[in-house]
Amino acid sequence: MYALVDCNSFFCSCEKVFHPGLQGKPVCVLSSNDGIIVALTPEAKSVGLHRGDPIFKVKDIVERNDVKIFSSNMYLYSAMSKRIVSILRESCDRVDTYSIDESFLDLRGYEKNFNLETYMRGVADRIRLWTDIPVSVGVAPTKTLAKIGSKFAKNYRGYNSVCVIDTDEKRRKALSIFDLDDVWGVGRRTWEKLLALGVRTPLEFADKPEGWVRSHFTKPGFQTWCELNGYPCIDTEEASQKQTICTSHCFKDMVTGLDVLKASVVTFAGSCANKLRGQGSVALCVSVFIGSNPFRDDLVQYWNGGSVRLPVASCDTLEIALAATRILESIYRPGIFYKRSGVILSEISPDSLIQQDLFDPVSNRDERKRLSSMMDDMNRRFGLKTVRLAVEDTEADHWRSRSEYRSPNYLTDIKDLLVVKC
DNA sequence: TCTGGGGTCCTAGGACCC
DNA sequence: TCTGGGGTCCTAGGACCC
Repeated sequence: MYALVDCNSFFCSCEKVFHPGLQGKPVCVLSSNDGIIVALTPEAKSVGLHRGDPIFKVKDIVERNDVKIFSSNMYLYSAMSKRIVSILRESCDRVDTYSIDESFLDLRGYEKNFNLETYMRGVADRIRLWTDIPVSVGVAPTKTLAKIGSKFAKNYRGYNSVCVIDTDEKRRKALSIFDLDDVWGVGRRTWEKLLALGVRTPLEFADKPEGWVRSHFTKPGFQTWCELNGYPCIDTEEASQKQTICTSHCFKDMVTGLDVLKASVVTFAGSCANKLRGQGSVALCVSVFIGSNPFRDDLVQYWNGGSVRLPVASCDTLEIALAATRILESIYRPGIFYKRSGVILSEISPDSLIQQDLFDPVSNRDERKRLSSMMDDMNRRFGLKTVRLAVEDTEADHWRSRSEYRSPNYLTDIKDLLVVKC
């Protein structure tokens, strides 16, 4: 059996931990640049807000219902996520963190000594007590069914946070009333296709014969069908390192000058290099893209990108930033109102497996590597961007993201520790 | 005025090899 | 009349996830 532990409205719940007056109130967390709603509480849903709504379009709903708005603060959320995962690791030997707010627990063997429902309710209670984050748990023979269970646990109070699907009767009942397009692995396209084929519920899909499934779907669809029938086949083993690393943002205001774009691209390159070092990797390929605002059809549209291969795979901020700058210079077109830029690193491999180049133009790689890791240390100790590249500092800051409602970094910055007055 | 930011896996088709 | 039979690698695009 697998358990899926899913944090309820995770980003909103994190904010509510530090703003206790918000219990039972509508709360939304916005995307970067304060663009759209990316997380919202059930109370916010009930006043007519949806995930994906541009916030400027729903301003009147927000004001009328006194909805509390937050800019997203990923440092806060990932710090909270780590605390929850560490509690899970104390409860189970095999924990697979699937996303910032979801983990799978492999419970094989636990049924011998524990009642799984009671056991997982204990885990959920502990997370609530120690972090104040509410979670929903689904327990089932496959991960897809466990996900379905967790949705039931979230939506029906009677489950008391834990829904177990451990008999065929419960499985068929769950599949008969669950929304087809909420099934893990069924996106909009597959949903439309299933409807066109006359399939309306997950149960109808699960009951189709294998030959029918194979003739209409390829591997992903077939796997979902197996999982719905109780045969586990989806592997979510965490990759030890990412295959691509990307940092990109919309700008607060439109940007035209090359020097301002350069500041953004160098900053993003530095962020990518930092993520790269964080997972002990090096990258061979650097890509940069820039684009105008696609929603402004009154302006000239332009989107372009380019890539280069480094002579030797690297995680050096200076080298990656320089490569990114060169690419930017080659794709930049004057007279365009730019709205976003981004840097992507790919062809990533472990730091220990660098293929040397006899004609490497950089002669002091070891020193450069020490320089980068020293920058990381200083920034970790004294705060983000204590040490940075001079190109990142422009007088104009309109390339930065808007973030007007951001909470302090309560969990990661000593200056932002919560003060309680009694 | 204002519309996110990351990722993964799979497949088909092309180009190439013998 | 009949025009082989295996492979590999790469890429773009699609679909999905959070």
